[in-house]
Amino acid sequence: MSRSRTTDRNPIPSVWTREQRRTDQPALSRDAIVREAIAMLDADGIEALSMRKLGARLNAGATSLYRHVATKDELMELAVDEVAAEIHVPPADSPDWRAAVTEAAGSFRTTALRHPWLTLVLGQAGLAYLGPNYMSFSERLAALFTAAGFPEPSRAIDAVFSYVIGMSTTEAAWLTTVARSGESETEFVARLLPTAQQVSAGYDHLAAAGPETSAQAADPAKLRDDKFAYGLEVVLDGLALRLPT
Amino acid sequence: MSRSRTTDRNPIPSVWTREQRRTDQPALSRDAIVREAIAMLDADGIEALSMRKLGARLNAGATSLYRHVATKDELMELAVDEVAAEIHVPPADSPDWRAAVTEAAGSFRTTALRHPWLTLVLGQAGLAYLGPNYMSFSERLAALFTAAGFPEPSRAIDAVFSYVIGMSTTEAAWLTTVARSGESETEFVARLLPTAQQVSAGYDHLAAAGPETSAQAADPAKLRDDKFAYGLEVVLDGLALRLPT
DNA sequence: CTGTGATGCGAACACTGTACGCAGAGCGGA
DNA sequence: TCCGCTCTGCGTACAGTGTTCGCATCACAG
Repeated sequence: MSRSRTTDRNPIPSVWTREQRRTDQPALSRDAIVREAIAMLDADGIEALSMRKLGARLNAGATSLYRHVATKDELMELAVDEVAAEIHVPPADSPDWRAAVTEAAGSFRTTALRHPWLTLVLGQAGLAYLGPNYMSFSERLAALFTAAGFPEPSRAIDAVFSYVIGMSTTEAAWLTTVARSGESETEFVARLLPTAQQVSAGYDHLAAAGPETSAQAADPAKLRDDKFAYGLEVVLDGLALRLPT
Repeated sequence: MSRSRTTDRNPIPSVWTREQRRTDQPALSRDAIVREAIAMLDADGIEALSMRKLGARLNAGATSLYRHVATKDELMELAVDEVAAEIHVPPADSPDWRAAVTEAAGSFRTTALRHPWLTLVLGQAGLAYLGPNYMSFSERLAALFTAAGFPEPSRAIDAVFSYVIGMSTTEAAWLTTVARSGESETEFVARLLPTAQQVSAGYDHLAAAGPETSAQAADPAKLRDDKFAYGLEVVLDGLALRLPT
């Protein structure tokens, strides 16, 4: 307190030495926080996101974030809703409802695979996702299925998207473990193949039914695409039977 | 060290005062640890399980557990496999494949709802669940679908169980938030209803398509049962079309 | 009686989410 | 020019986490 200003220990706190508020990252705002959180989640996975690390990336202290976000759970909720905006749902007056639903389902899947933490968070809270983007996603789905002529659109939506969520969750988990290995998916599959064959050797039907032949393992991404498309066709066929002629 | 034994400070460590190893909980074993972990997970949810609390419930220190289990993740893996034994899959020679698959799907669902943390853990790791019970579950599924005559049983299994997993995940998340409220599901729904109607009022098709009418909200558990059954029928219908006649 | 290997555990480390209270900045009014 | 007043950032602290390490204790083999 009585220390003379000029002999103060370095660094001297002063208006001139104090870092100017960065203009490219003008301030700590809720939007900036959510954006950076999504970037970290995408890059390093869900368990790598901590309030301290997030604060550091924004040139801020950890506790500063709590001025704009009540809690970490709320931050995750905001991140989910932000990402929900990426899901594309065709307009309700699309001529071909099957193509339109296929598009919406595929868009959900690619979004979930682009942000592999999405399904995890969705499975954790379930409710309370009443964010505007998620609501408008649901609304556009309802419009699409209603226009398609389903007498109970919400049941049809639940059927299709339970499938989509289940498949996307499984795929996202798989991609996460692949990413953790540091290898490409093809490399990882190749390294895993002998183990998989060995462990399933003791199970007759698994060995016979398994798709783990080396021929198919060459392009695992395409295999996943086909598998998703196949199941979706199954569900849509079943749904088509319930459409009033 | 040089302290005389009779004047040692209380409590005197002695063979006689030392607690006899409890016979009803004879020792710390891997099985006992997994069993107790499952009990805690079922009772208090996934975030309530910590190694220290688990140790305390077993009259043991937290770090003692690491003699029998390499890591907490491995413990969760063991818990998943233990619980996978509860899933019932009818024998492959069942006369009615639809009834058999419906039984297996329903058994998976009830197991997932009895242990609401199951879907969470499954979505987190995806791979690496090569435990004996989970493998035998998959094997019996493969046997069932093969016997039913599906040319690509693994694709059919993926289609059905992606749906089952997706629906179960959503339901488990819902039940978890209900449980956290301390109310019964019916009470919770009743309290939530005005909010749900208000928020969906701004969305035309959601308001029209939503099942949130007070009449149906009387028995939400039955509503969930019906919804699950409906979607499952849809998937099975679609699958039946692919069965060689 | 003497190792010897398995088992339990207290202390410690590097983290986590978050509550609290202080410091300073910007600003409207006297 | 100064006084409050609100808003924002942050250092400190607390209770809790998973896990490592080294020491003490035990049952049992030689």
